[in-house]
Amino acid sequence: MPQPRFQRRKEQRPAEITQAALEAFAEHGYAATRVDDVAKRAGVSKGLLYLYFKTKEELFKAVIRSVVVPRIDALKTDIADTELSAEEFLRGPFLEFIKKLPDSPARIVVRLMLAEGPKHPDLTAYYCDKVISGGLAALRQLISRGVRQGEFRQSSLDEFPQLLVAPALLSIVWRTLFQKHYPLDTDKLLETHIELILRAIKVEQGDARGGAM
Amino acid sequence: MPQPRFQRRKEQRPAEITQAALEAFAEHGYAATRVDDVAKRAGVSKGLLYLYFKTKEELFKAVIRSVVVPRIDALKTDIADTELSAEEFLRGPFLEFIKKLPDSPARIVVRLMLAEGPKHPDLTAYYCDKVISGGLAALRQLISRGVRQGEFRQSSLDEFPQLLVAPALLSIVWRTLFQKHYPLDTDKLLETHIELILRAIKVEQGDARGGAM
DNA sequence: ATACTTACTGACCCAGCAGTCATTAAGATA
DNA sequence: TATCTTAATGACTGCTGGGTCAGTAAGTAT
Repeated sequence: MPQPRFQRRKEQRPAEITQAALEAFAEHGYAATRVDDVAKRAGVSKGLLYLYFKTKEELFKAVIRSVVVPRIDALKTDIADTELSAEEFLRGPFLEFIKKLPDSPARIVVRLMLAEGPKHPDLTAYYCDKVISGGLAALRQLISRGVRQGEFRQSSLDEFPQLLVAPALLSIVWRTLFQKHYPLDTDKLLETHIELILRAIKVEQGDARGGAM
Repeated sequence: MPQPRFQRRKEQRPAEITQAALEAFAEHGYAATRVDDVAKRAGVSKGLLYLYFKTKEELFKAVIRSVVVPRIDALKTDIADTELSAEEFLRGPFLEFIKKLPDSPARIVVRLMLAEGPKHPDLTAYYCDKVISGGLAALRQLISRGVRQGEFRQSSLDEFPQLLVAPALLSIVWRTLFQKHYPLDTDKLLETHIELILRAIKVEQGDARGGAM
């Protein structure tokens, strides 16, 4: 019997299971996903899954956390560490960041959060704390830096940094629902958005308005 | 026995039931709502509900349709009939329209569509047809009119009229998830958005850039 | 009044699925 | 190689909730 029926891999199991769950949730949503199916995808029995996660709900929360934390941390350190001017950062790393969102697990998280969030107040609070306030603070900081250094004029945008990411949210929703029926070049949409925002908030030179980039 | 146990009201029942379903779905989402609960809210037995709607899924579709159609029709005729300039329209009726969205049944529909849409391709197609292409065409028309009449410069916005409504979508999502933890003045956010967009696309006068409005 | 149609009821059925637990075997220890 | 710990299994259970249908009574026609 050289083929063991299973291996014991205490360490890797949780990550494997949340990964499998993410895929399953992506396909069917939370409610319609059977715990059994998640277990199968992870190559594991249902019993084992319940050894690592008390309930389906706990599993759900773990999935959200596993996706959310690394992503937002990346953006935050990016903004803090950059040498670029605010405008360059928006056109460069920030644009790249939001371009990636519609194809990343973020898409799934948005769908899951919107569908299930209201039933899990503690999870929503956690999400608010990790993603929303952290992310917004970082963006606000970026904008104020732009203002301070004379790139941007004073505008209400630093009150509503959400406006910078709204089109990314739209792209995510579009991809989830309409892409097949009604294709949309989300990359170009996001480029256009950054273009418009910059045009709206940049301090005007006395000279030409010409087509910088 | 002057109290009849029920009345026969063939005509009104469907509307009463979809209304009740909308409320129930708003509270618990689709999957977690029991048909029995919808029936109770409508003051009706579960059996009767199944007389008017073949399955829970049919009921769901009927709910979406009942909300979506009137709303989008309103916007379309507004845009077609208006005497206002494009800028005035954006600042006036359009802003009003998107301000109303986050508190309207649209919020519920967005949540439901995102959660359940992928499981109901025909419904998504219907939604695309009624809401998306209709709405976008109307907006595109508004923008081109602005360009044609020399109010707006040529920009990529008429390729991506979605950008006009993205912040409304964000407001809807915010209201659904974060409003309690992290309040947001969505009206002001939307005003700021229109302000920024106009600043970005308006043709510049030779004279001052001053604070029109 | 009487007979008739059908909107409406509510007890029932049963599939599907979250969660359990007695048992098994991987692999560490000595 | 024998012993022990615990990661892992999978058959089982109980319940929730979608969907049914035999029966009831509201309204209508005569």
